[in-house]
Amino acid sequence: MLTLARATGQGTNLALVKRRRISTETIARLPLYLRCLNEINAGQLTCSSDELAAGVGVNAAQVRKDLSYFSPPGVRGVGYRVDALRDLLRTELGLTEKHRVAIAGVGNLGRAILLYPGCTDAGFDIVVAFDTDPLRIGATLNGIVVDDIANLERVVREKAVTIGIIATPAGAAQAVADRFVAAGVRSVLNFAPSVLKLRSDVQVRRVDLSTELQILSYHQGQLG
Amino acid sequence: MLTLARATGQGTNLALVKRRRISTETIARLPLYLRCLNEINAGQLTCSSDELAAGVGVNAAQVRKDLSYFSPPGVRGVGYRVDALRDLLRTELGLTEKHRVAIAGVGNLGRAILLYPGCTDAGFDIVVAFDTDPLRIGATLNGIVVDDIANLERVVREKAVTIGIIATPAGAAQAVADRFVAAGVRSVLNFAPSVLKLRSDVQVRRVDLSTELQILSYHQGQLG
DNA sequence: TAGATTGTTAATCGATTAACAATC
DNA sequence: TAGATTGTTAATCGATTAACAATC
Repeated sequence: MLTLARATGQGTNLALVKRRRISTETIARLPLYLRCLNEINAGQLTCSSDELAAGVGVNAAQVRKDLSYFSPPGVRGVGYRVDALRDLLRTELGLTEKHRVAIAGVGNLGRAILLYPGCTDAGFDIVVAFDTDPLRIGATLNGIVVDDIANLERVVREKAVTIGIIATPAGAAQAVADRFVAAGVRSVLNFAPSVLKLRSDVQVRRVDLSTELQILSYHQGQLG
Repeated sequence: MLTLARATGQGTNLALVKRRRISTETIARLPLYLRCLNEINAGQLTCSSDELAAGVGVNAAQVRKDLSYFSPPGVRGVGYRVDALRDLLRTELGLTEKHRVAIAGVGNLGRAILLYPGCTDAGFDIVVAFDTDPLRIGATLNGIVVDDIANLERVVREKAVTIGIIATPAGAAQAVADRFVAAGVRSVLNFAPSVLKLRSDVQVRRVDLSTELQILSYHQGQLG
């Protein structure tokens, strides 16, 4: 699955024809294209790369290039069929599958994530929440009973969790991440202000409020 | 301030010697280097680019290149002086100034941000919160009285807000952003799931939970 | 057919990394 | 001096964009 397969030119090797590594930049734009498509009026059957580009804030050539990796339902002179492209992106993004999500840490941020509609919306099921605080363990949040983090490995395995969200203090983040990975999780979303070191086959995304503020702070200093 | 100045070779034009545009990628790593430095034991006086690279998960050459834009306190054969480099990064990031922050939307996410210690920690003062909901207006959160968003322009001006955080539903985000900008805000942190279109002199950072989950979903599909 | 717009190649641009002289 | 490590140049790599043939 990780190898780069190319057309053999013999025409028989169809299953192998399409396997190239697509950049994270491209992948990160797909949800934005999808969102843009979802905002299009039901009566509009096609949309152009120009329209998608405007909606997402990128170049139209970028849109066509990004979509070209996925044999998109584009018609020259016409545009992309909205429905078909939406379905394609959903499929490619794996949104036709349910994802079972665990969240570690139910402080203010963890609770906000747990209650965030965007999660449950698109096929992401938060199936368990963990904390260390005896005052929080056993509480019910959004239908989830907060479990003792001591049970992490067992529960993550039992519930077949595929995505782990880390909303612990920075000091605990690495250890919790390691435990997620040991329990089989291969996708981690890290809200703690720390850079996680994990195996290269584990996908980590970082969402870091204080870093974002500091970047804005830099640009404040560059104004006028 | 936006022009590219170069050394004249005459030696007199010192004020203009150092002005180049530094990439957002580089700027975005500075807070990580700073955090890494803050975690270093007080007894350790210097640190190498290797050590910073390991802490931040990048190449050591990258670290040296990034820091080289700021005349860092590095000594060949020795490393960077920890204290001096920390001070330098704080200064360059503008963290020696106070930033006055407004937040629009005090739903679950807005409240979590308001209560997030990382904000207040590093010189970011949340000075006002806005909402449309009469049930929320007037409530006190973390010492801030929630104001009616109808007053946004006036209050943002009065309190000299420099950074606006958007934690509204997606449908309101663009309008609120436009109002922030009209009131003089030039840095916006957008937590709503939408791509804002703003003047090019306004710096926008997007933090988008559902997009992040979808990116992880894609990579789940690529696993073995 | 003329006009529109994709798909794709090639050019450009910019970021990362390797390499190494400078120098502590 | 020998060893270490920065600062910086040049090489590499990869992403974005322009251009245009294909084609509806």
